[in-house]
Amino acid sequence: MDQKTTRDPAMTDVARLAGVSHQTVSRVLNDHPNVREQTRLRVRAAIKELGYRPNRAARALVTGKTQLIGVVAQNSTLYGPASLLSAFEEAAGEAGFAVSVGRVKVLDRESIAAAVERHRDQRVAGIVVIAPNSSAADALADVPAELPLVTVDGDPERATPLVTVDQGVGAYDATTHLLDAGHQTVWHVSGPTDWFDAAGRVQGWRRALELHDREVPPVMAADWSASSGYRAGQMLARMPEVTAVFASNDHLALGVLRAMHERGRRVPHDVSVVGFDDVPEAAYFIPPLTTVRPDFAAVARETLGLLLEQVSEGESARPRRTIAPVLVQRESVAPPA
Amino acid sequence: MDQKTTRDPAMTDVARLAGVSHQTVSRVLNDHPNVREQTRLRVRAAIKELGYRPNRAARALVTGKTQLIGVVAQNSTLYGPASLLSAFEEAAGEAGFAVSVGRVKVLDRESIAAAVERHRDQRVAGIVVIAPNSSAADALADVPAELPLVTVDGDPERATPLVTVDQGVGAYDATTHLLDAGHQTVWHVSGPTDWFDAAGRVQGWRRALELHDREVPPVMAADWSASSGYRAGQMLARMPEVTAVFASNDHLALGVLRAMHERGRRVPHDVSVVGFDDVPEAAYFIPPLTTVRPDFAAVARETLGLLLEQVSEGESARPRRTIAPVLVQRESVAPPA
DNA sequence: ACCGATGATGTTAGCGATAACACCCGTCAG
DNA sequence: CTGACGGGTGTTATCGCTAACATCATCGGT
Repeated sequence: MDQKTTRDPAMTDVARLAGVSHQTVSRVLNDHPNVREQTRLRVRAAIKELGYRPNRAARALVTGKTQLIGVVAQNSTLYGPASLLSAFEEAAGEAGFAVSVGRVKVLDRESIAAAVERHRDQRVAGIVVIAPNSSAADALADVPAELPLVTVDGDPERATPLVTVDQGVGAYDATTHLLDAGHQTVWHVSGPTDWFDAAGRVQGWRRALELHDREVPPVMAADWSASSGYRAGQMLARMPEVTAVFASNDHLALGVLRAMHERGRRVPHDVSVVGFDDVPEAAYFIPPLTTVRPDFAAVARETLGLLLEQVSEGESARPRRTIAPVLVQRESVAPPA
Repeated sequence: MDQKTTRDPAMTDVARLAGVSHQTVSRVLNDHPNVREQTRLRVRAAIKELGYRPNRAARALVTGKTQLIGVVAQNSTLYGPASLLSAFEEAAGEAGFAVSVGRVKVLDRESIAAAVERHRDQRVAGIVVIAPNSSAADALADVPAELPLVTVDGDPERATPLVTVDQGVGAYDATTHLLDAGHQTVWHVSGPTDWFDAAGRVQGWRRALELHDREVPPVMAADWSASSGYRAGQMLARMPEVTAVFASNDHLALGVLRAMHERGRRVPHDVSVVGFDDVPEAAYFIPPLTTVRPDFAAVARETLGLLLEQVSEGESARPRRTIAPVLVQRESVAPPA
């Protein structure tokens, strides 16, 4: 009578319709071998007819496991983290896992610990933490060892399973590309120094210069914003000896481009610039930006793989994966004047 | 003995330690009134001592409700949707809800229906669909009426509860701002025509021109990319009568800026440009971009509010909320030469 | 001093699945 | 012919919680 009150069909309803016990329905659902083919078909038909959908809460209650993965990420729209998250959600979805995202305003120990706790409340099967700076990495010490955990963009020195873009290689390639174009040396506008990504890029840049026996100019420290890139660019633009700049991300590069433009220094004629990230609009900067493209989808896949290994096997043998980025050449690099 | 096997404490463990029944523990947890203060404190102490955390699966099983909200969003890093999502996750987290994100590669009916089904499998309390174009909006017809649903950036003509930025007002303000600067008329580079956001902005732009009795130039249709903005810009740059352009988002505007630059048309001296979104780097375009800033956090809050109203009260009285954006003036607008 | 109302607590019965075990029935080796 | 074996199925217990009802003391009103 009352349509609203009729509850969703449960396993016993399917069993009754198919003329079997609910346990047999459960067996069909979980692909147990010992079910006669004919029975299996009958149960499948009943499931379909009733529009039955298994109750995950009930399953989770008895098995003690969920199909949920928790992700802790900063509440920012920085291109890198956002791309990573999006790619991870897609990968996890395809593998049949739901992803619960816990956003954190600042990457301090307390906030991250709280987000991790919320995920544990939900009894997630595992956790992914996008922990790009040291305070975030420190917070991971609080995570209990029995909870499967993978860190992305985290501390390379730490023992936790980690997936990350190979910042060093990307920065090395970018710098070498500028040297190959004929520049004496390359200046660097760095991201925040407590970010591992930024630190890795600084190292790759320095290694490239040292390997080619070039002078290593002082690092221009900035945050990730176009605004700070602009400020760094204003200083660089005033120094005539600066002919090549490697910026730690594309938005910093954008700020540098604007500073150069305002100062009348043409890019790439007077100064060459390389960025990092390959944001979609980088090809439409003035001029189109040569940059380094990380493969976020690959990072996401590896992250999921590493996590699922831990979920099923306990411990993983190779707890570290690095994804090499690719240099994308556009029009912001030229030989020095 | 075996530490690994010791299971998490359950309600009965807390009850035993506190010397009460498990039901009393449940009452304390759910803030039922009829519990003596002293008992309450004793239970709280026991909870803390054991590190007890309620099992959500068990609760969901008996109540038939979860504290999970499903979000369906496209797998893109477009600034608007990404900001919205991030803001929503934060708002929901603060309200004690977990957010499960289902990413969809393309916004067609089938993909969205599948994503909604996955969320229903999880027995989410409600669903938010970021449905910015008509195919996405069509897919919502498949969502069963009893499932609380809020659409964001969806079809204004449809009856589903909807929260959206007031595109019309934003576009109207942008256009009027250009007219007020002295321009005869304003050209428009539009986003994809099947997106409601884009359509709303076209309408606002047209309304402003008509209200001021100006000629309405043909719409330059594009997608959201800097690349397509560049192509549209190349055409506009060739027409000397074009002195003011309103682009449907900041990346389109970026493409327009580059096209103008290449053609030797100075912004804002020869041509004024206004964008939409206020992406963080817009202040560092060449020149800094005047644009329209939507309040994504407000959209997120309203969305959550509308959804929770439906969850608790069944139906909502005011199923439509619109958030007015704000014009941000920078340096890309000037009187015509 | 008795009664019903009220507050504080305990007891019992599920929610919907899986796990463990029991059972029935053929088949096949001895 | 019999008993061990194993495939196919059913029965029962259980996960951790909340809902509903039961119980018992306390208390104010007549």
